Amino acid sequence: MTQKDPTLKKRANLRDVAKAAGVSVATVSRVLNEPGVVKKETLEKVQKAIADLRFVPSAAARAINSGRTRFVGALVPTLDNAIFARFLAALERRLSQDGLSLIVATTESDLEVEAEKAKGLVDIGAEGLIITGATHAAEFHDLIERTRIPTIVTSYFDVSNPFPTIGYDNKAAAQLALRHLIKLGHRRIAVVHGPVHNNDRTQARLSGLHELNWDGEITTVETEISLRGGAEATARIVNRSVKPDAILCLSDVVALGVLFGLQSNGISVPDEVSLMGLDDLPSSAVAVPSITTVHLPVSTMGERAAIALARWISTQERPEPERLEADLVERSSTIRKRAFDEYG
Amino acid sequence: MTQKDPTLKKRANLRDVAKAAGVSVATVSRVLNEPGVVKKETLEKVQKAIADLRFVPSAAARAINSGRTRFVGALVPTLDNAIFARFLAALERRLSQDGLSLIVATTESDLEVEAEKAKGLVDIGAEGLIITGATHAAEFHDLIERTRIPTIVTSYFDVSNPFPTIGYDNKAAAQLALRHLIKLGHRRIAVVHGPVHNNDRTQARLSGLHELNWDGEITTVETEISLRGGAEATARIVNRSVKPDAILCLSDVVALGVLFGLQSNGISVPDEVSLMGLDDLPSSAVAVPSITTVHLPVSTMGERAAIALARWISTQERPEPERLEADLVERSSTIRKRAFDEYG
DNA sequence: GAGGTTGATGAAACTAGTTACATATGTCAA
DNA sequence: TTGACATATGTAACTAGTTTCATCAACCTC
Repeated sequence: MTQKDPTLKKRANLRDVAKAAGVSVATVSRVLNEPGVVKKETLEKVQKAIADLRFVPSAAARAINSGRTRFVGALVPTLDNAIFARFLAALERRLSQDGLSLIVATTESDLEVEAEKAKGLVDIGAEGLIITGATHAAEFHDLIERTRIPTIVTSYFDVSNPFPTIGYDNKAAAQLALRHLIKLGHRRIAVVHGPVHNNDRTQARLSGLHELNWDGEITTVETEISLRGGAEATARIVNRSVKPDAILCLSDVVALGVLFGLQSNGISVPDEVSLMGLDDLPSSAVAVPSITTVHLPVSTMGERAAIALARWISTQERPEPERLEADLVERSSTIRKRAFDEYG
Repeated sequence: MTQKDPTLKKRANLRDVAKAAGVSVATVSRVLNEPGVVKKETLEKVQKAIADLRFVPSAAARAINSGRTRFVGALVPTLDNAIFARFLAALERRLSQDGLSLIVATTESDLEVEAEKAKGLVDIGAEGLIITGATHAAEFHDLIERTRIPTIVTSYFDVSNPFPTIGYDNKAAAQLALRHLIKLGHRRIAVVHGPVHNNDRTQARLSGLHELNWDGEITTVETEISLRGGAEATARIVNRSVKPDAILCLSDVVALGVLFGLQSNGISVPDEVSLMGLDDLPSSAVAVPSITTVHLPVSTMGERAAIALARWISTQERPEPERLEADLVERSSTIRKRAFDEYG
């Protein structure tokens, strides 16, 4: 006898409620989904049974019928950089307007990890994916190809990408920054950037700089994308025999780290060296001096990606890529390089 | 060219695969779950059918049988404060070790929003919840009571809470900070804190300060928890006729904002005023001067919360509360207040 | 009073998997 | 040669909902 232990009351289901209320399962289902069509007395009877049995409909059983799980996944390199946190915040905010929840998974910029986590998300029923950048593992492409799950690339704009991309042109953004420094008369520029390996955004930004074919001197320093990384990179730059006129950081976190690094070396920004970032984090506006940067519209990107993905899921129509403009934000960390005869 | 995918023939299911491979559904299920017991030829036949039909098992159908959806939800006030981003990163990392995904939802510190989003998470099948702080809406408590979903409170330690709490003692953390400033001889302290409304962590920190019954002078300034909020609070403090010896910020982001605010007012830290934070974000270690703070073990908290929740879900045994210690990190933004006769 | 319409409800089929149990075949020992 | 057992597979019941279709009573119309 599989006798039911009354203390081990396992979760009540729709049949239990129907029995308790003395109605059919169809009626209980109606009470849940279209209470308007149920007679008042019946409605109350059923609602009482639902309350008594503490009945909570099973999400899985609903999903099996509707074919909808109502959540999507986002794969970002890290949460530690505020740029992704801001993007995700906007993404989540907009998705919830369409009744979609967001599962966040971090990849640590590792393509294997990304493929693995994507598999996990699909396995648990994600209806769509938001990914970062254009480079992905073969297994990842396989997975998407097999499942045909709506997938949108962000932080990258490229019409020829197999996935719809919603993002900015990383090359152009970096060029915008460099052109500004050039316009200010700087000739020797140190570029501080994050790891190039597996990061096509950084790669695109760097190649954008080189494609300008500028005749000034560019030296590059690779470091971790973090405040500490910026501070460390500064040490390397400061120890050189030839000092740069300007330092261009391809991420704002790094720029702030460099600012701190320069300050602890007693080097004044912008008097002794101009400093520029790229991202436009809130910290850049508030820092002293405030940091000139290129604004990347990550909140807009989150919103647009959410809208596009939600629509893709509901209409089955693949969205068009969207290019978002990055623009220059001039602040106090950059000044015109004084010509030789302007000095004392 | 937003046109309908021509391959819209609805997804193949297990029955389709069984038919295509000429076997029963049970055999297909075995191929998926225990391929070892299936004869090699059959296995290959079925795998070919799976590949041909691009069959992907339905997560919902699996969930309905196993009763498991393999994801949990976390409700945090915001992603914009790195303290939560760091916590979530650790939480997600550890959960994925137990095969659990994490849905992140932000509440903007609004209890109604929290209750609503919690409902959404339960509706889509979350197996557990991680929440922030001890104060929640009545509907939220109702929901948890009805569903009996494993729920853990973080960022707060309190043995008498209806939910198991895994966190630090906010009162003690704030007291640790204040005691340090007192020990350094400061007598007039400005305390900058985030919104008190609906934020029991801030409330606890403030009441911790008052409960010390110190005979020095404490003035408080409420502001938004952000860099900008810190900068704004600074303006208010600087405009006072009586200047404080030290400024204690109950969040590190705010402390950095205050540092910037002081710098732009030409006030030197720590020479003219000592500055202290609470959280210990990476920025506090790298800032110039580096900011003295109280370290809150948020990564450990994420890990412990993940472990406890995963265990609760699998064993049905409610975990014990865990108190994590906060400790003082002395850096360069605080110095001993010089006695009157030390001057000049 | 027959026929039509509306409203409320129920029986059973349906979603897409897993799994308990039954069955068929093959191997080996008695 | 037969029973015992393992191996491989199939049948059908099961998970927990939604939905279609049928039923029946009440009311209205002609």
